[in-house]
Amino acid sequence: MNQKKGRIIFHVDCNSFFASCEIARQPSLKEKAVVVAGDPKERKGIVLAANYVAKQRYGIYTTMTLWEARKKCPELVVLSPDFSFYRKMSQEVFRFLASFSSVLEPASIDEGYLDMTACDWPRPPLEIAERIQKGLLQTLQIPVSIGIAPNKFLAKMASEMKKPLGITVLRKREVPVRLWPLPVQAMHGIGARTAQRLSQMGIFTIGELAKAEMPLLQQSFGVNGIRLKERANGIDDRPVDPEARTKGKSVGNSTTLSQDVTEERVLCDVLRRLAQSVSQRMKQKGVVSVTVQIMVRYRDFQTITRSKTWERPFQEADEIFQYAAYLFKKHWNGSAVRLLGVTALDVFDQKEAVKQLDLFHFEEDARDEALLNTVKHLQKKFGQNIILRGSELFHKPDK
DNA sequence: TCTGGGGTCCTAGGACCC
DNA sequence: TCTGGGGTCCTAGGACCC
Repeated sequence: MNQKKGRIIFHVDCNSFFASCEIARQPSLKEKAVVVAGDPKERKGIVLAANYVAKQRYGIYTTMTLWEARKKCPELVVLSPDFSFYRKMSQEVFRFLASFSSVLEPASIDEGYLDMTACDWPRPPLEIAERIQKGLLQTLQIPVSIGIAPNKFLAKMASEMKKPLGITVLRKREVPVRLWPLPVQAMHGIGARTAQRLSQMGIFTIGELAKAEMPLLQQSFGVNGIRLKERANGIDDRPVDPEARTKGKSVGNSTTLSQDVTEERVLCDVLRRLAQSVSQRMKQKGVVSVTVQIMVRYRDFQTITRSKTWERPFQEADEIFQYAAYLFKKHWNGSAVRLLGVTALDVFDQKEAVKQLDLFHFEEDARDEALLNTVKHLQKKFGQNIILRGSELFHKPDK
């Protein structure tokens, strides 16, 4: 019997990551209630991350308005977000994880998957997980929860089960007991919208989803329906792909303005700033792109995105700004703007771009050559009245 | 005192080509 | 003189996640 060997997948999830980063560089905050939040004067006053003192003692949670959070805890420590610092800390976390398995897939700034199947560590997985957890806490002061399971989905569900500083093993045979009683919203991949649509179909728990009729699910949710049912049954064949993130798909920045703005000049200045920041991050990553996308959110929260693909790869702030401003002027309806965003979509490696650029030039040359041949051919046929001006053909009539 | 900022993935329609 | 079918690229938007 040639049975496929089960995999051992870890999902490592940093607890309250932004808040933990701040406490790592300012340990005196550890026992206090701490949140990272935007400036309410600039209409960004919502909680981005709360440490466990804030969460457990005061019932503060992510996305709560700062105003509400302060009502629950007047002595709350409020810090402004420092995204570049969090990105640096994230790199440190992944560098540490990489020493345990080369099959490592960062899934976001603060979580990642490790495939431990091929690792010949002399210790059982649970002990390795403990070493990872202790190591990250000691060297970086970052608390993590770890899920251990035979696939990514179950590992993710497992890491959610005990926070902070939890380690949870979830075996496939435990799915009926440990997952099926949970409401569908608890499932990774099901949000408010899908949960509502499922409830209209009479499906409220993961167990009900696991046993739901396939044609019904497929009809309502397409391929996603099939996937959801598989996941509910603990099935997930996705590999841990170390490349998945390095070929990062887009680089963008957006900002909510302090107040709604109608002046084109001011909005263009914002676009310029965003373009600069996107360009800087693209250079850090060593990537280029051919597609710019802008996002405009109006006062009433209606949000549009507009994008355009250009011929040549770009990376410079000036080019990005030009493209963004072009899109903005073309599509802005003139009413008050709340948020602006600029994103380089489908980024790819700079080295690839050189190749593409060569190809571009080659094609341009080839085009010219073909054109010249055509001209010669036509001249042979119609005489010298056929002329080439720029890249266009003209027929000069006889006088 | 409404609703941040960073993303990914999927769908669907239209253009365009063969 | 009435129009198929498949493939790919581009664009816009929705759902979801942290």
